[in-house]
Amino acid sequence: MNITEAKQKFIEQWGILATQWGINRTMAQVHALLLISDKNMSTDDIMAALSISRGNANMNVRELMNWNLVRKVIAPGDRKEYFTAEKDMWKVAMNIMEQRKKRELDPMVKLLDELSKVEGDKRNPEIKSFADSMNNIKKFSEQADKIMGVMIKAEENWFWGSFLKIFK
Amino acid sequence: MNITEAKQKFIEQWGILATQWGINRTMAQVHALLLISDKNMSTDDIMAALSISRGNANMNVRELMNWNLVRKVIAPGDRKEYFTAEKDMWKVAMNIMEQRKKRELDPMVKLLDELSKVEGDKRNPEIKSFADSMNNIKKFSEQADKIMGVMIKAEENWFWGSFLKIFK
DNA sequence: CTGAATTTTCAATAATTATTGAAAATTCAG
DNA sequence: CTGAATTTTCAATAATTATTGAAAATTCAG
Repeated sequence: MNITEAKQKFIEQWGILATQWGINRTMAQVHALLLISDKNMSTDDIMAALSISRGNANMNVRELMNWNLVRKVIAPGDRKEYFTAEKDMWKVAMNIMEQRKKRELDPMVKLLDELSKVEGDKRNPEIKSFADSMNNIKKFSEQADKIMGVMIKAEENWFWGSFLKIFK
Repeated sequence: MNITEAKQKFIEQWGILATQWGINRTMAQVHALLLISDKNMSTDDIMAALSISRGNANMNVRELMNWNLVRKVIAPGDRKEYFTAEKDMWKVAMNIMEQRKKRELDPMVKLLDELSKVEGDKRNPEIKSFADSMNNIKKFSEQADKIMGVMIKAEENWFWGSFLKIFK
């Protein structure tokens, strides 16, 4: 397999994997493309590399910037904007976690909070059981939230190292 | 808010959250329904509760069984099959992790393995850079894989407890 | 300022994914 | 075995999501 084939295969597979995680396939492909590219790329470069439209390229690049996975780079003396991806996979994973935590876990904890205050007599088994379920899920969510928070803050490698040491 | 409203709201929101994770909304709703249900439910019960067709109910219940999130229960003297969900959220999370690890992380590590053996002269910067990227991502994936493996095996509460203690 | 280069928006459309429901297959009480 | 009850399949269709590409908006060199 030569380098061009390998790159194509990686981009393709990264896209497929992404769809299983609820991420737009093209967005993942743009990400993959920038991940394995030495050079910063313009919207036109991305359009050409992935055979997608300008609107599509623009939209997905901006979405990747929202996730802090891609940065805009301006080349002096050039009107075009160029893009580059965060290459450190630990940071990539942490950024994704951080965004998902903010967008999904936080609202869920809020909802569970409300729902655990359901009206009605706690001696009614149905109500008791439901309130228990909510508390149960809430506790779990809060723990997950806490752990993600700690991991996100701990960006140093020593953390990753010690984490691995403990759990082999 | 009364108990019926609360249950409906929970099912609805759980479904919305799930779509962001690449999970079929109806599947998540069936899961939520069984999670907060005291009683075991038949396909007909699920159809009625969520206003979905028989085929849809059947398909999603079976998919949830593949994920080890739902079990079939047979009631003596009854032809119908009933279903019940795993209620322990720790186990729920571990089952989901285990399945995703098997279905997604494992194939990814395999792909990266192949791609890091890309042909060509390593003194060519493009090839060198690509091989480095692959190794980088592979190392990260293997670490993630290892950690998930350890977490899945450690089903006891002491683990969860000590995990929290270490990282506050 | 001007206007060409570039980016962004968004309605129309294409592609993908989920759902229905009837037919086929299976199960099991009698 | 039989046949009614139940589960499963799957082609047709509905619903959702992604993409296009041209028009509008923005940017900035001169």
